[in-house]
This record gives sequence, structure tokens and C-alpha cells, in this order.
Amino acid sequence: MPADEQPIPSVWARPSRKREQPLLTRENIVAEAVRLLDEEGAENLSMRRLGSRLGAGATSLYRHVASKDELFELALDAVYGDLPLPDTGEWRTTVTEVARAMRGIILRHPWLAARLAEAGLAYLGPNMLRQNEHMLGVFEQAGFPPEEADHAMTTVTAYVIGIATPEAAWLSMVARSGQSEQEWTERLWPAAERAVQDYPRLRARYEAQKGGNTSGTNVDTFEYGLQRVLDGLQTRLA
Amino acid sequence: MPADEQPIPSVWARPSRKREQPLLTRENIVAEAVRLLDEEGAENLSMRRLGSRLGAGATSLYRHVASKDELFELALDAVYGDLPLPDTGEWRTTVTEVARAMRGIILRHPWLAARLAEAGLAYLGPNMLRQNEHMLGVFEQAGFPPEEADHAMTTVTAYVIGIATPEAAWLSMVARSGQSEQEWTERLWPAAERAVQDYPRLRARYEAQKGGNTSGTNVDTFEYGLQRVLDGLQTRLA
DNA sequence: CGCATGATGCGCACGACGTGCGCTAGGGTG
DNA sequence: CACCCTAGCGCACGTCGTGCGCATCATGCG
Repeated sequence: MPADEQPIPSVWARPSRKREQPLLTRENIVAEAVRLLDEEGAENLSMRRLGSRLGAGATSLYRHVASKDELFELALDAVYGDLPLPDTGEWRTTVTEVARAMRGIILRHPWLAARLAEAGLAYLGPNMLRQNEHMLGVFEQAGFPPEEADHAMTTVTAYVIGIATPEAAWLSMVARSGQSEQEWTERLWPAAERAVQDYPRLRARYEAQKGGNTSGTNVDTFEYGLQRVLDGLQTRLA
Repeated sequence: MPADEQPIPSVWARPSRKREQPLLTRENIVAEAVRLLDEEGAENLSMRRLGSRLGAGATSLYRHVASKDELFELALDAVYGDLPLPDTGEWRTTVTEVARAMRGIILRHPWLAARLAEAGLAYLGPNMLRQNEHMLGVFEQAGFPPEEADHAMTTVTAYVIGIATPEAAWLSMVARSGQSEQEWTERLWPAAERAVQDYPRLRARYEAQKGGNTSGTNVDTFEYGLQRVLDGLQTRLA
């Protein structure tokens, strides 16, 4: 078909060059995996489902990704890149900002909490490394000696992950149930009421939680604990 | 065979009465599940493997346990029962003791961390309820008003879970690899060295970790952060 | 222009998983 | 002796991660 050789319009009709628009790229796969994870949760991510979302077979993904575990690591670091690297000059303000952002990201991507919590020193994602380097700098500039800056950062990170993980778990449980948070709370209530009836303090806590605020995402609790952690760190600077 | 009717010796030859020695009990199943989890990790617990360890088929377990998820909840609460309920009269001492015990349990049962981190207010295991009630009491007795006692307990728990979870993940990764922690660190080292070469502070941290102490279970880091958290809480009591 | 090459994606297959269903056997109760 | 209730089992279904070998096609070289 020599007509195809006509230069200008046929370019757009031709199937796009594979080398320029490969459907399957590591970036594409990871981005779609993040989307799928956000929509359906970690336990609904399967290579088959992810492949079909990309118009590809399950095993085709293995050309670009070594395993499902590696895919999770890539997704984790991709999302981690959304964290800011602020420097306000006042260490408490800076750390507070990052901590809030980290909690926000966990709540927006509930599947992330579990992976993040298990990622220790063995996890070497570039975005996480950059973030950690930055935070170490913030603490050192605040006056912490290097080794203690490390401890301080670890403390804050542990707190944020530890408090945001149950929140994220609650949110994704609610999301996957198809019901509203209100409905879920009401359905859970009788069992909770029965379980805590012998424990006066717990009963009071559940009663308090019953009203207005949603039990899963409690900003007040988060802020309280965060400021206490920072208070505790500040005592070391005196 | 009327000889079987002879009373005394045949009792021991007869297959033990099922009603007195049921092989499959909820308690037995949960206990064996905990053992299997400790030995082989969470992702190697399958109903089939658990069943065969008990000399039973996989589906037989479903007579006593509604689902694998429920089994995990039972296992979690069973282990949670090992926590002490101390009362030393001095709140910091008491909380420190419980926090150390909680970290110890997580490190002894690494599979527990992930489950524990996802268990929020929706989790109603009796042992966890009792523990929480006790801790609320400790904080209230220390002078925290009820609502703040709740926040304080949540803060400490979040910190402990957040810091012990990566430790546990590291330990179980090492355990499942069949290699020693030393070997693992050495195998990981080149990749880590390459990854952090552009980040001076991280490089210093990894260098420090290289020597003596095992990177997975770092008691100093834990104790540092715990005391900072408690310092921060103490500022509220003045 | 033609052929070899290397990268890319796919189909098939394997073994393992959680768990619903209907059967069996053996004890307790009348 | 008749009945039933319960613990346990075998089978089966749909799903999973992933190794292997083949097809396809853009590209580089003669």
C-alpha cells in the first residue's frame, strides 16, 4: 500500500509506534497498580486484574517487574514521592508539616500503611531515602547530634505510622464494605457495647466516640500525640 | 468380640473417647496456629498446612473457626494475653514495663505486628480490652483526665507498634531466609552502600549500623523514643 | 532489499490457596 | 433399638503467583 507513504495525515492513522508509546512500561504498570490499590485495596490487587486493566495478560507484566513484591515496593516509593521536603527554619513546624503529610498520604492510600510499617533499613526506595536524608538534616540543624537525630526521626516516624495504620485499616474496611462509615459504626455498635460492658473506662470511651466525630480518622488524637512526641524531643534540646 | 467388654485394661486400648479428648478444639487450633505462625511466618499459614499439623483435613477446621481471618483474630488475642497488667504506683514505670513487654511480644511473634497495627476500635478481643482498660486506669491515676488518658494510651501504643513492626519484619525476613542476620546484612550491604552514596547523613547512619549491634533489634532506639514519648506526656501533668 | 536479532507480549500449565457442600460414622438420648 | 446431632472428611470451584516456550514485530546489518 504505497498510499500509506503519504507523509502527513497517515501518521495519525497509523498505529502508534511501539517504541514511542509502549503500553507496558514500568511507570505505567506502577501507576495503574497504585490506582487499583487505591480503588480496591491491597488484597484485590492481582497480577491478572492489573494486567487486564492495562489491556495485557498477567504474565506480560513480568517483563517489567520481577515479582508482585517488587511491584509493591515500587508503588510504595512512587507514593512516597508525594511527601514535601519543607524547611521552615523552625524544626517543630517542619516536622509537624511532614508528619501531617505522611498521615494524609497513608489515609489517601490505605494499602500503604502495612507496607510502610514493614519497611525498615532494608528498604532503599529513592524517594524514601531522600525524605529521610532531609529529615535527618532538619533534626541536626535543630541541634540534635547526628546519632540522636536518627533516633528522633525514627521516633516521629514510628508514631505517625503507628497511629495512621489503624485509621487506614478502618477506612479501607469501610470502603470495601460498600456501606457508609455511619452504617458500619451502627452495625458494630451492639457487639462493642456488649464487649465493653464490664470495663467502665472503655465504655466511656466508646460512648464518647459514638457521637459526632468519625471513629476512624481522629485528627485530635493524632495532633495530641504528635505534639507530645515533639515536646518529648524538645526536652533534649535544653 | 465380647472380650472387648472386659472393663479395666480395654479402656486404654480403646480409642480415646472423643468427647473427652477432642483433637480439634478452638483452643487447640488457635494454639497450633500460633506455633505455626511463629515458626514459619504469616504467609506460610494455610488452612491445609494447619490442618495436617493437627492430623485433620483443611476444611475440618471450619467447624470451629468461621474463617482464616477469624483465626488470626483469635491468635492475636491469645498472644495478647501474655501482656502483664502491672501497677507499680509510678505511672512512668508501669507504662515503660508494658511498652517493653509489648515490643517483646511483637519480636517473639513477628506475624503479630501487622495484625496488631490494623486492629483499631473495631477489634474487641477480650485480652486486648482488658489490657486497654488497665492502661486507661494507669493514666487516669497519674492525673490525666479521662479523655486525655485515652489519647495518651493511644500515643504510647502507636509508638510501640510503629517502632516494633519494622523490627519484626526484619527478623522474620531473616528467619525465613535461613541465613544468619550477619549474612543477611552483608548481602544487603553493597546495595545499601550504592543507594545511600549521595546522602551523607544516611551514609553515616548505615556506617554506624554496620558495626556490632544488630540493625533489626535496636534496643537503644526503642528506649530513646519511648522515654521521649513519656517526657512529652509528662509535660501535660505540670 | 532481505535476513538475523533482540525485545516484547501471550497462552498454557502447575501447584497452592480459601472455603462451600453434601456425605459418613459414631456417640448421646429417647 | 431407633433417632438425631455433631465432628470430620472428600470433592470441587474459582482464584492466585509465576515459570516456560512460542509468536510477533521493530530494528540493525549485510
